[in-house]
Formats: sequence, structure tokens, C-alpha cells
Amino acid sequence: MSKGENTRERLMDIAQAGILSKGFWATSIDEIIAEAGITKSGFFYHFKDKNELARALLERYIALEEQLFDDIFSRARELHDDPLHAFMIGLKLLSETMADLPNGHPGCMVATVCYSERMFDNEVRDLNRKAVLAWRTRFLAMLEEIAERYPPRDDVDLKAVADMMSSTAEGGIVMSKAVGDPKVLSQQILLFRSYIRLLFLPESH
Amino acid sequence: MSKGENTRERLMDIAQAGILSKGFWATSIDEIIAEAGITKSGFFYHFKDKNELARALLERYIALEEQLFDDIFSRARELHDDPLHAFMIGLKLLSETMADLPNGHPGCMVATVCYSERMFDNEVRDLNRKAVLAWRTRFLAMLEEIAERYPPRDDVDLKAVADMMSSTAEGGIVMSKAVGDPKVLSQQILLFRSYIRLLFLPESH
DNA sequence: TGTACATCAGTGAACGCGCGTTCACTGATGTAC
DNA sequence: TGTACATCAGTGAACGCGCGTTCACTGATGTAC
Repeated sequence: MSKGENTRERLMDIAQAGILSKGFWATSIDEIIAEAGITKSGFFYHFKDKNELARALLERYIALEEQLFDDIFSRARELHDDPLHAFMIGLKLLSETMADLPNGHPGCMVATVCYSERMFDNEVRDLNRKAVLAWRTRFLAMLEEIAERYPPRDDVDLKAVADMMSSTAEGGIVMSKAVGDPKVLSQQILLFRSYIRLLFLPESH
Repeated sequence: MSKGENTRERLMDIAQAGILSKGFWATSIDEIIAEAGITKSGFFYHFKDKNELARALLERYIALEEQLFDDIFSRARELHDDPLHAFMIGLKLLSETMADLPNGHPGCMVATVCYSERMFDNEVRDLNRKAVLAWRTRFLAMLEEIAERYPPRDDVDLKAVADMMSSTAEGGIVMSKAVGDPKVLSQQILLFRSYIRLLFLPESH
């Protein structure tokens, strides 16, 4: 990795930490460069403006999240061949991963963009939309495989159930932040898991 | 209502609309007073600083939300005496209310505060925490009454299930905003309802 | 091996603008005697 | 009924600061011949 890429990466790390705790427009370039030990013009060498920083950050964040989902749910599939049980294992792993993050999940970039939408350019907001729709697709595929084998015990739209995974995460992050308790997020993921169990798993006799 | 209270209320309405769509610090006082047709000093007559506006807004928002919950769930209780069925009816009503809002739910003030926490003073953040904890208490009471009559079919912490109501709403709002589809929020509430049904309602034979 | 040029990764100074905030003042309405 | 004073609901001008952005320049490294 060249010196430049390194600096760029560092700027993004610093920016992300600030943004996730304070919001995008409350995190100033001055603040970022002070921590990075660089001049403001150096910042603008790496990003042509602040929206480009937002876009780069969002892209990286989404890619990382995709990676995390890939890892967790393919690991889960290795542990159990049945799609339902594999999904349940994956949700447990996800819940543990979220609980283990230093001070809980640091907050979600996607939500950050949502809560100040007017201030980002179209490209950034579009990126955001696509990420959420990609999550929907990912989880819908899993749920369809499950539903084939296990007829759902309630009349639900699987697409909405797929969205529920993301919604649970986003809602859990907000709640964790609001009450100041990181455990809430992993608890909520476990409740989603409980719903999946009750929805698909046949009554044990 | 005096002239002053009227103006104050109008300032808050205008501010809220801006804040819910763009975020708090992206909504400038200039913008608010331009729409209100008042001078900036007039604004500072009503609110000693911007944090006081935030606090007033949050207080009003929380009170309104409490009122909404009161109305919906007491109406539901009128319609059915059983706590579980009443809760299910309430959730249906809530889902419909959310779907009927002009362009979906405009976004949640509580989450707005969460996503730029550092920028608010302690008092505002505390208000936020208390509101969420009040929701927990409210729904926990309902769930305990239900659980007494209907033993849950999965081993869950009722406090977490109570939080799930708020979490579902917050997550649903984020998702609705992200994909630009107001329906997502009411769908998510219905899925929470489906969970409650599966969790408490005995198998029909 | 030396020279010429190009690219990379920045520096330093200056910019204009919008923001929240202050402060001295004012005209209209309400209240006391 | 008239006068004095107080409060309400603002006005108008000025403030300083921090913000994102620009632009001309630079020293170090890489590449071509």
C-alpha cells in the first residue's frame, strides 16, 4: 500500500469514528485533519469535497457489512446443512458479533445518511438505497429456501421478513444509543431469531 | 392562545418539518424564520438558544407520541377485553395509522437526537433516554398481563419484547427512508404483530 | 550513470459565506390607581 | 376616564467564528532515454 492510500484510509477511519458518534455534518474537516496530523489542503488532495468522503465511507462500510454477512452465514451453513437451522445459527453468531463490538455497534452509516438526507447528493442517497435493497435480496433468498422446506405458520410476505433483519439491526442500534446500553442490539437480533423459529419450526410433539 | 404562544408553536412546526427531513444541525434558524416571516431576534425571544428549541421539540414530540399510544391501545381495549387480542388489535390500528400519515411517518425525533448525540446538551439526551424507557414500561405492562394468561411459547425476556415495539418503529422508519417506501414501516409493525401472535397465541386445534 | 520530466502527496495562505448569538431599542397591549 | 408603569412580542444592526473550498506552489519519489 502506498503512502497516499494509507493516509486516505486513515482519514476515513477518523472521519467514520466522528460521524458515527456525532453525525456527518457535525464532524468537521478541521477535526479530522487535526487528528490525522495533516493540513486541510492535504485532505482535499484525497477527496475533492466532503460528499466524496461520504460516498467513499459509505462504499467501504457497505462492503465490510456484506463481508460480515457472507462470513457469518456461510460459516453457519458449514455448521448445519438445513437452511432453517443454518439461519438460526447465523443469527446467533450475528448477535454475538454485535455484542462483542468494543462499545456495542458503533451506529450505522446507512441510518446516518437517512437522517440527514437532504444534505447529501443524489449519488450518496442512491448508494444507500441500493445497499438496503441488496440486504433484502440476500435475506429473501435464504428465507425462500427455508419456506420451501418449512411452510410458514403465519401468512407473511417473505420480502417484509427479509427487511425485518435490517430493520431489527437499525432499530436495535437506535435503541442501544438512546438508552446507552449496547446489549439491546444483540437482544433484538435474538428476538428476530425467536420469531424465525416460531414462524418456521414445526411444533415439537 | 396568545399571539406569542401561537408564533412559538409555528416556529416549532416549521423547525420540526425541517429537522425530520434534514437533521437538526442542517436546519438553520435563518431558514426557520424566513418561513415564519419573523426576524432572527424574534426567534431568540422565544428560545434562548438552539438547544432550547431541540428540548421543546422533543418534549412536544414525546407527549404527542404518548397520546397516540394511549388513544390507540385504550381504543383497542374497548374493542376486546382480552389483553392479547386487544394488543393485536392495537398493533393493527397502529400499523394503519402509520400507513395513513401523509408521506409515511416523517421520521422520529428520538432517532434524530441519537444520530447526533454529541451536539446536544445533556438535558436533551436525557429526555430522549427517558422517553424510550417510558415506552419500555408501557409495553412491558401490557406484555406481562398477556403472559399471565398466555404462557409464551419461547423463552424470551419480556423487557426485550417491549423494546422490540420501539425498535420495530425506529428500524421501520430508517428502512422506509432508505428505500423511499413508506409502506415498509407499517409492514414491519404487522410483522411484530405476527411475532406476538405466534409467541402467545395457543395453537388452534 | 546522469539528466529531464512527470507524478504523488502534500503545504500555506486566503476566500467568502452562513451560522448562532448579543444587545440596545420599540410599539402595542394590559394593569393599578 | 386619564395617566404611569410593566410586560409582551418582537425589530435591526452588528459580532466573531468556523466552515468548506480554492489556488499557487513544493519537495520527494518514480520513470525514460
